[in-house]
Amino acid sequence: MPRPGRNTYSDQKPPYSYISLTAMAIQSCPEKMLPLSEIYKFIMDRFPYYRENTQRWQNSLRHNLSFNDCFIKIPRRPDQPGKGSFWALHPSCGDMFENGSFLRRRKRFKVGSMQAADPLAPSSKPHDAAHYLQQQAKLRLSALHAAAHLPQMPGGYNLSPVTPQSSFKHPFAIENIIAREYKMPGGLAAFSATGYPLHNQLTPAWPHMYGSGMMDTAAPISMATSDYSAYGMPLKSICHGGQTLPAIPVPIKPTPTSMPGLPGLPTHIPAFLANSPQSLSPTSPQTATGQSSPAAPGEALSSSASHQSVVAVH
DNA sequence: GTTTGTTTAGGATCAG
DNA sequence: CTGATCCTAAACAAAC
Repeated sequence: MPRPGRNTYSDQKPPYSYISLTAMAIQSCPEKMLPLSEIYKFIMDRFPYYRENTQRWQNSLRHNLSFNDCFIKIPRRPDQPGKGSFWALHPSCGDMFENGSFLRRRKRFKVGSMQAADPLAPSSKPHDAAHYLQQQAKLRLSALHAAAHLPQMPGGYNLSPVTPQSSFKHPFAIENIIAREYKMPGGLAAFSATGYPLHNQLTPAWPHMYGSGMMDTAAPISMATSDYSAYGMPLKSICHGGQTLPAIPVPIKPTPTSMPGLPGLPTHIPAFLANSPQSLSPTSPQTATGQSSPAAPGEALSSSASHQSVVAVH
């Protein structure tokens, strides 16, 4: 089994599970939702290993998408023709990350289980979650536009009191993982809006990107390209060459109290958005988490909702 | 016909 | 050892 610790995964299987990879892809996208094909692209772009045997892993990945509750399907809008739906992470699966690390799953995610105390409705209803995400996406879009026009809000036009509180930036955290590849040459890709949602949680959540000042790797928003997919997303920037992606993954962790009524503006997001580009490939011989399991690397998303096992609750 | 999505099934590995 | 988690394969149905 491939273990982290090599220079790259060019020829080895990445230590991430499909769930992790999928989560990375989804979170790398500002809209926080991607169609299947984009998820494939993301993975193939980043991990050469997956440029082969596509039939095999893609089948597994699809299986994971539909089998795990942490992934929710968001229907395409009528005006957004295309195949398949968008896939997003369940709003409640965020806290299943272990410090945001994609190398290790903290706990499985099952709708309806855990977070019993979480008012978060979606947890009990996939539809709600999907709806919520759509709303969020829309808001993101709006926020993005606003940000685009208001490049630098002094104090931060933050809609939410988000602060880079994330003291801990796990090297395997999605932010890092993705950030590493997406060092935008010239800026944050902006994304259009062709219809689909954009930042909402993000904008406010990424003060360092949109206005708080610390955008080192990320530059000001700029319409990167004109390659928008049919979904209204900049394919190029998002899933290609990974050169123009803004991609700052944000653990979709709506905090237990932020969604009840689809407030649209999650209050805080564990902004452990690191800028440190580094870890797509775990370089240390040891799995960052100190884990040694040769093949247990990747799971960070706690999602894999249980397998066939009858998961508790439900 | 191809892609997407759902299900079922079996094997392997890891943690408790 | 057992249960949880992951991976892979495969059959099917539905949508494009």
